[in-house]
Amino acid sequence: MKIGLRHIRYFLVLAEDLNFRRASEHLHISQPALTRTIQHLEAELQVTLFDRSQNFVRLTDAGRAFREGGQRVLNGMEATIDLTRRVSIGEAGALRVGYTDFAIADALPELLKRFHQEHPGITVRPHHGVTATQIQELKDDKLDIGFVTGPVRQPGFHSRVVQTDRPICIVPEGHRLASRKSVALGDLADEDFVHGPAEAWAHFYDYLFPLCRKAGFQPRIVQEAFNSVGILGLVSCGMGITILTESIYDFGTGGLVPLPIRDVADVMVTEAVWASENLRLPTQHFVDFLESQDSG
Amino acid sequence: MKIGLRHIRYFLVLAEDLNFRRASEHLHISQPALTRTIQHLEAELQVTLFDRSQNFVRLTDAGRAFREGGQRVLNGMEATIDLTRRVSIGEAGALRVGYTDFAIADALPELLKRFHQEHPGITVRPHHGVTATQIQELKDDKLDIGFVTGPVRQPGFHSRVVQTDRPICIVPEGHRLASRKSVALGDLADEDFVHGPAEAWAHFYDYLFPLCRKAGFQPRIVQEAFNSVGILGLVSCGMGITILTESIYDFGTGGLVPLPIRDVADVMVTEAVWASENLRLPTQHFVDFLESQDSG
DNA sequence: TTTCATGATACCTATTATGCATCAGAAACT
DNA sequence: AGTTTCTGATGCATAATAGGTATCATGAAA
Repeated sequence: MKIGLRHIRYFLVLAEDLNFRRASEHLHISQPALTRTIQHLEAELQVTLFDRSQNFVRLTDAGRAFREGGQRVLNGMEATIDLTRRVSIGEAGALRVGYTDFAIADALPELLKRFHQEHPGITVRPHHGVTATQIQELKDDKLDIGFVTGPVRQPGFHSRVVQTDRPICIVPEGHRLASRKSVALGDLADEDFVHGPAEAWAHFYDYLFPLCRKAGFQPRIVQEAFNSVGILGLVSCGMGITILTESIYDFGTGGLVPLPIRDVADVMVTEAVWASENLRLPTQHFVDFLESQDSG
Repeated sequence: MKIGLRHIRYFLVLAEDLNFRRASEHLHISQPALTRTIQHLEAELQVTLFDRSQNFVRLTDAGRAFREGGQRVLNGMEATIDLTRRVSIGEAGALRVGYTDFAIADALPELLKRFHQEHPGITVRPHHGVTATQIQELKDDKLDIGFVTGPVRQPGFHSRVVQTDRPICIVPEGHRLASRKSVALGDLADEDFVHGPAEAWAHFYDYLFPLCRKAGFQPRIVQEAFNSVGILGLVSCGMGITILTESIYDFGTGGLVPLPIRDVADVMVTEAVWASENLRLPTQHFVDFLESQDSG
């Protein structure tokens, strides 16, 4: 015979009542059934859990230890059943979200915050990754939703624009262009450029460099930084100028001058991407949530 | 039907093998029995735990949640059974130990340390209390072992001397007696005395004052401190002198002069006390341990 | 003493779990 | 194409387990 949850349930009620008859009534079984269940439990444990006499029933030290542990086991069982049910209807679970430097700088934080308010049981697990990596991870089912630099046209995937970024030119205070209201791309032909992190920002430069070429020049890169803070730092100490997006510039401040680029109409879009079939429930909820963000 | 540990065990093996036939072999049951147990489990949960097809079996998200929780429940059950068995044979459990200021100052710490080495599964729960309180708590089964100021001759209790203390006179540096090698009790008749915490040290003064009376004087108390550190502090700033035990004096140092009292033969004993019947197993182990400390 | 309450036991029934034989569908091999 | 060989599911009979009723033994209270 094996110990089951039934034994624990009966034991705990008896440990509470310390009276076989009353406990058996609370359990809606007969008193002999309870007596035997406890006997079987004690036999299986090879431990006496109750001191019995005709006058009183009381827990032994071992019985007290079993009561604590048994209560924990029962609570754990209940919690597990509840969680499992909630996961099965999508009220709980994990959502694996990929993001780029650009997504995390603007749309994503607010989006995830609102999603969490609507679905507090769903844990968001963020994974940093460039666009190409995220697309691959979506295909490998390592990711549920990607936030990537678009536009994305992958067969088997849906996408939705969540953020548009305009390029902006950043120069240090005192720079020859610092007093301008705006610049044209061609004005920057002879400048030294500080470059963003090469791999992570590949998509951004895929967007930017063709624009420069159209304006008749190839940016002269003199420094490469590891992240956006690094770029702005290098610019502010006069190593050069840079072009990045408004949302990323919002993070930095001191000693820098932002200049709109008036002759660039193209925007860089960040899109949410997800598989078009067999969505996990948390993913479906996130997609529904994204769709609902139009009206809201 | 109710979910039992059997369902969890079967589920976990299947979740490992992801193959009904192999899992059923590992469980030493037939494949149909496993199939139906999982069906019952899913029916009871109202949750699909496995995606089945003829080609593959794999966990759903809910199944993964149930696997984690179920594993925890099973581990908890195993740990509980083990702990209960260990408690029942006295390998684990709690020992409620009472102690006085005098016991904690000398014999007790080393004793408990050695006991813990021999019985690492037994948690010692210390309770501070004066002798009278401890005796009452022993009678009320609120304490397993008391360390009290003796001698104790309580019917229904056994005791054993664990520590003997000689009284010692403490005077501040520069005191008229400070240059002596030792004093007689009678030399202190005209001194001002700093008194220990009245209630906690009642037994000590029950031992000390009769000795003074025999020496022909009644100590003149000018200050009462809350604990031994307070006593020594008051003495060192010249409020008076005091008499306490060597072990307690060992705690303090600066600015004080200890003087043996040469004409006092009586010692103050600290004893371990325990009920003589119906000992809990941890208590029995401690008593056996105490007895073994002779030879060691 | 009698009465009442306790927990334990005997015996039978109901429920549940299991094994065996078999089915149905898909893949792999001939 | 046909056959074999996996897969998991199902029907039915059996075994194991849990439960109910009646009753006993013992100690406390009336």
